[in-house]
Amino acid sequence: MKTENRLQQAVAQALKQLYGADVPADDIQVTVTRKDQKGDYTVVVFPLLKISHKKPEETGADIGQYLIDNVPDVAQAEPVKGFLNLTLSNSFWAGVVEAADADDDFGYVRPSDDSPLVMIEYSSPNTNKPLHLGHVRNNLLGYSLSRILSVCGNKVVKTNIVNDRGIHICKSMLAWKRWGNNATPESLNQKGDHLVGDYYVKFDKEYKAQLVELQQKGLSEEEAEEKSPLMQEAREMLRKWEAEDPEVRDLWRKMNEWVYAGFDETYKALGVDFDKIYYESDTYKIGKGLVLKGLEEGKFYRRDDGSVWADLSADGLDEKLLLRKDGTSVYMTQDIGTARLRYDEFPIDKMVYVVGNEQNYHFQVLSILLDRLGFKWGKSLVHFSYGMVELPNGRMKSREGTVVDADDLIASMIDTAREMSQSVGKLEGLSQAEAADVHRILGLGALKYFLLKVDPRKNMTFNPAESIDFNGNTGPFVQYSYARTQSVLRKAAEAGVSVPEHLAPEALDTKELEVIKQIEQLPVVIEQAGKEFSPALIANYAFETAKAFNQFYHDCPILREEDPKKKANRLLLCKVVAKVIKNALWTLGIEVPARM
RNA sequence: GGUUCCGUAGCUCAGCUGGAUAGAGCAACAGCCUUCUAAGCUGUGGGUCUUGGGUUCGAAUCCCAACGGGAUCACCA
Repeated sequence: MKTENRLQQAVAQALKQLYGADVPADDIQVTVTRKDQKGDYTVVVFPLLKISHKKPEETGADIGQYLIDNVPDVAQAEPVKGFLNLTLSNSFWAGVVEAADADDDFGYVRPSDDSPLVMIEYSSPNTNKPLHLGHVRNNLLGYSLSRILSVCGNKVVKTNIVNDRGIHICKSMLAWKRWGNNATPESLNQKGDHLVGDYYVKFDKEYKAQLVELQQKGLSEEEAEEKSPLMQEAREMLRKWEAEDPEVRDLWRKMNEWVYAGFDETYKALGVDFDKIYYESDTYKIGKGLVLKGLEEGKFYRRDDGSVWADLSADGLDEKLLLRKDGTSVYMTQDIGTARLRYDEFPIDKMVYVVGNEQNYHFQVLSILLDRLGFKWGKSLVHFSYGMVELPNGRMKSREGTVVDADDLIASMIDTAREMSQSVGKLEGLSQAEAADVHRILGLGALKYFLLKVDPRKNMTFNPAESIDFNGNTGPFVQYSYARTQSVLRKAAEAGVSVPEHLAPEALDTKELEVIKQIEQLPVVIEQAGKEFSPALIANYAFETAKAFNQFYHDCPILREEDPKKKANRLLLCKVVAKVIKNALWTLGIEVPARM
């Protein structure tokens, strides 16, 4: 049990013994003591004055004495104003370290057979353009969340719904047919997603030019959009696609394959993966049946023009279109269909959608609709909503050409890591392949940490210059701390010094205790991160731990320590800190280098 | 206009289930490498927590209002 909870219970007992009051243990406020105060844990006694009918200090002293007498781990208790600062015994702290050392899964709660099943949808790209910075944030958040939930006692299924149909794909296809000259990824030596994306841009450019031309001839903007031959041709292509025209379908399949090959490379580079991929072309028709069934059951209604709507005014929302007057599906209908398909395949207890905050309204509606249609998890679905990624010079927009391409970004992060690493020159002696792997780990660590450390809800500024600064609150700083632990352990092994299994409590002093207190928090932080869906919480914890270790490293010699007990203690601490950093970063999808 | 998210140091952000003197990093300045990785460590300066009310022993945190910013309110996805 967590230390905090144990102390809560002990205080509850104290209140019963001392004042005859029954207070639920959960209501007792116990927190980690502030850094500037003496003590490890603090009981807030202000709320207890009503029970004790005594002054704050006296109440604190009463409870403190009780805890010292009855809880072996409590060594000291010092009331300060309305706070009771508790100091725990060294042997207690030694136990914390030994328990962490003995457990490779320290901090984790692995799922069991009866754990709830969480499905988490993320990435969800369109097949008409390569992944960009916004997708990177999505992918990293989604993947990290899946890992966090999986070590908080959940079975997790990662899923991706690929938007592989619609007018936008037709635009790329049309442009390729017109101006492509049978180019292939091989012939151009280009990633397939970039190739297809280029033709999408090409279409847009030609289309815009056409609009200008038509408007000069006196058409209004809307008329021009309607009359544009290019757009008409694209729409015709979509109609053919829907009618399963073999030629259009063949081209569609071919170009999508190029895109998927490209995406796979990007996903691999980012280190993310999926358990199950759905394609909208497979699911978009399923929702229609569900909506029609709902219509029969009176859950939805049909308008005079034949379109089908849901009335959500009872839930404080508007009316929402579900089927167009020509009977075709809209986005919402497809999401309902996808939900059906998934639910048939997996016994989902909870569904998490990692999608940008521009779709908050959509998911509010989806939740209500799924609930109406009888999905168990509909009401409690989680839209893990995240804000936009901006650039220092303003919002990123693909049509303004300031979009940051995911592949370029990854490559430049790794390049920068290499340059910085080479200028420091610590990797001499490693083979080229080994060094390259370290550069990859560092470059991606920098990127991932930078994007994960901030509250997902907030719009954030991606500052390329700052992200590649390896100082401060960054991934490489945390990784550096890990590399230092490995260096110490390596040197110890070379010198034939073994890491002990037990700590000597009597040889612990404040410096060691600070590090141990940090170690103790890992399970607490991970549990909290699982509850709040917050990778940022773990990132910031990892940074705090790294900082604590660096300070310790600086102040206290480990291998050069003369006192054998202290030396042994510190060596074991070093080993456990390494595990803590590694386990924390793992939940963020960040790797650790043995040296850097 | 309706709904919703955000507003904390010059910059980027923690802290938000109410608790002690509001914290980091960057940037600036001053120190520390014959010693386990200086990609580090130490110190200094920097704040009416957007504003105004309310709730109470206590508010950056909860409630209300205003101001400022983002998103959304499509027979797009």
